[in-house]
Amino acid sequence: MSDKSGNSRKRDGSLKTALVDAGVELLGKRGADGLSLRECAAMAGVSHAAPGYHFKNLMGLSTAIAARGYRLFAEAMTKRLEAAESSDMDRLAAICHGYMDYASAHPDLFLFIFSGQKFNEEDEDFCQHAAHAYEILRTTCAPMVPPGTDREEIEVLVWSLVHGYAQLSMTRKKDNPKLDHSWPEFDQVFRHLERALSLDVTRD
Amino acid sequence: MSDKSGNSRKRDGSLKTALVDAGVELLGKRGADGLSLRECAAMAGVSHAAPGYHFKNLMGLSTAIAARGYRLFAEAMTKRLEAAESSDMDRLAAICHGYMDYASAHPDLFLFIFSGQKFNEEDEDFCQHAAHAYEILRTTCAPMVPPGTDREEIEVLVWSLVHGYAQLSMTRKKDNPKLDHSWPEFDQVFRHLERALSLDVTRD
DNA sequence: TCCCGTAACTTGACAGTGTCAAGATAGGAT
DNA sequence: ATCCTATCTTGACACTGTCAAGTTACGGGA
Repeated sequence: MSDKSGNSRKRDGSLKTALVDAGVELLGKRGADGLSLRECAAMAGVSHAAPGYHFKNLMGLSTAIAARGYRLFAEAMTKRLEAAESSDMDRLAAICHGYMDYASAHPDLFLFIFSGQKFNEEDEDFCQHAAHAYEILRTTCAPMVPPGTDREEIEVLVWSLVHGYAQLSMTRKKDNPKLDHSWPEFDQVFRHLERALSLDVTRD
Repeated sequence: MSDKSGNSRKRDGSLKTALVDAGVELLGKRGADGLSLRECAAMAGVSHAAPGYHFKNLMGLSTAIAARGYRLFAEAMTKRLEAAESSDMDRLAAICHGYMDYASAHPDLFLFIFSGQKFNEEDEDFCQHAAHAYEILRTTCAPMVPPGTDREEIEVLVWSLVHGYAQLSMTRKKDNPKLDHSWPEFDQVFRHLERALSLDVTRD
């Protein structure tokens, strides 16, 4: 598991991805605050200061991990989007399901990128992947925007609902049993939004 | 600022609250991952291991801070609720505004309690305050639940939307300027939910 | 083929952290 | 006045990120 795979020095930046691999693995094992440059280095079979060369500091590694998180995030939505090529509303539901797919397939990564932790906003990869994820949402929401209202209003409406649901679903498990309660499926919650939006587009 | 206020040993647990004060202050200064038992101890004017006596470990202090976060959270909603004693829908809007009040008045605390960080779920204070906050939401949502549908469905719908909006509003500031865009007010987003819920209660 | 410049690490050090064990002390009860 | 115990202190250890300086191996030019 996560072996060093040879002692040779790589000139192709493969250690960089190996360290991100280790970071993701560590994220799932120790949680979001269990990230450690030294432990990632050990997992990749390099010295303790090797990560400091590729990523300037811990935030650099965190940013690289978050960049991968956003990439997988966008891929999850795209996958569902390609499988559903019918109506606009179905496409909207598709990216929402992609959202949920991602949250349940990579819970640690999901919680990590939305944990409020500071990332390096100058990093190209990070910005590109994050912007791409939002671009998917934006283009899918576009047909649902009724004339006369700002598109941001609908984007934020949809994004808030699905993001809030995903976030709450993830953190709910760790809550006190005393405040536990039955949890509705996303589709049940989504149909309220669906009806509100359907009303919007038909009234013009 | 945060002085030791005397060298005497307290038998009333006042150091405990002083340490939480320091923790909240530190949270606003260094961010959610800048919490430090030793620095809180220094702020309160006690030795580095003093916090370890009152809170077993760092998670103990985090949990105490989160408990205060939930208390202020519930208070913010209650305050708005008391100011608006009219219709059920106005009361629902009131707790949403309380939610937003809290997020903008105590952004660090808000991000902290929903950061996915692990807290001590056995802690009484924490569970009590967290449960109380949710209880406010639950009772305010109750009149909006149409007959024949689970109340959790409406609770989660409302909670997801307002929580998602607040969370995204908070983290938006730190995003890349390239993906920046105009951000709608909460009321604009909320009116879609309002209309969906109004439809629900009137159709029976 | 040799060689050498530089990218890719390693080694070592330092300050800071959480956590535990053991000692000290103050303040209320007797 | 004495003791007892909750409350803190002191000291230690292993761990962390980060920097400076040394080392090594790869690739391209001779």
